Amino acid sequence: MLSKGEAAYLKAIYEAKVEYGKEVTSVKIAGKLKVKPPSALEMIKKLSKKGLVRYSPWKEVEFTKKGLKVAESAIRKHRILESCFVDLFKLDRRTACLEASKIDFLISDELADVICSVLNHPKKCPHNKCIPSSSMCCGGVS
Amino acid sequence: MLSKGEAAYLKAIYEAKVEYGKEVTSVKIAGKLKVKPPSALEMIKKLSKKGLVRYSPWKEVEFTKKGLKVAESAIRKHRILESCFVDLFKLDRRTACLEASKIDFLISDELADVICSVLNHPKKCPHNKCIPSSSMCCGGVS
DNA sequence: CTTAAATTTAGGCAATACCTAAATTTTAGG
DNA sequence: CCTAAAATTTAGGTATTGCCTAAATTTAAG
Repeated sequence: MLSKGEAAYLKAIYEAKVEYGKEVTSVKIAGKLKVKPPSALEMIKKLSKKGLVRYSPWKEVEFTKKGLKVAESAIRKHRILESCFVDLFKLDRRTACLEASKIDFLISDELADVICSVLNHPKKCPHNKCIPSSSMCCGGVS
Repeated sequence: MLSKGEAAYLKAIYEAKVEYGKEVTSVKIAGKLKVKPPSALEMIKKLSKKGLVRYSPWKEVEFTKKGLKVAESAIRKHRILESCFVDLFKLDRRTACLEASKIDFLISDELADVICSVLNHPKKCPHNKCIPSSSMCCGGVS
């Protein structure tokens, strides 16, 4: 299970790196998450020790295969929740994002999948970003 | 904002005391939450310092007016989420309870209220326990 | 090649929440 | 009533999470 911080960092790395293709360094992540560089570095080391990212001093941060999967799952949960809050509960996007951020790291993959099904397997979140798919929640076109 | 622990203790005290009318002592709460008595006592002191319960050694724990409201809100969030998970997402009651417990202390009163509205202001949770009402979410019969 | 900027290391702090062992208070038996 | 056992509280510790400042190190620019 990821802690709140671990999930936040994985999501930030994913967005910066995978979505925007930027070179990710501990300092950039620090900026994105509004913490000081040593705080970000500490977490990146922790993620590295857990086998989720590769890191060595003065180099870029990279996901491991496992880390990418975990990050995708974290992003997926966040965006599924956002979609749920906007589509089902009629929250505005900003509130939906805030509420989702508070809980996305705690819900199970299974819950994310059932919400996804109820929402008819949306491809995009309310911010029009892609929702990573789940192997357990195909939602393929029939 | 309540921590996970604070919310858990308030809910446990509420269920024991308000619902079942039992005398609540730190040791009984410890049993209910499966922690050792000193752990429960420490939290009860913390809640007392926050003005949510009244407590003195060898006496019963009692809610303050404010504490009762906060406990009701905590219970309400848990049961609304359970109802949501069962009614909307078709989880079984046990899973719904587990998932709800992971996040109920984090969601806002406002989110609980909008979910409550979507569910048509249920009076009971899936375990048939009463869902405390919210002053902001009347749901009165029209 | 030297100095300024960026990054990392070292060491600390605060909050959360649990525990064991020892002291204290209550309660029950004689 | 008084002692011994049981219940409860106090004292002091541990682990985790996640942030920070200040100092050292490495890189990069003039």
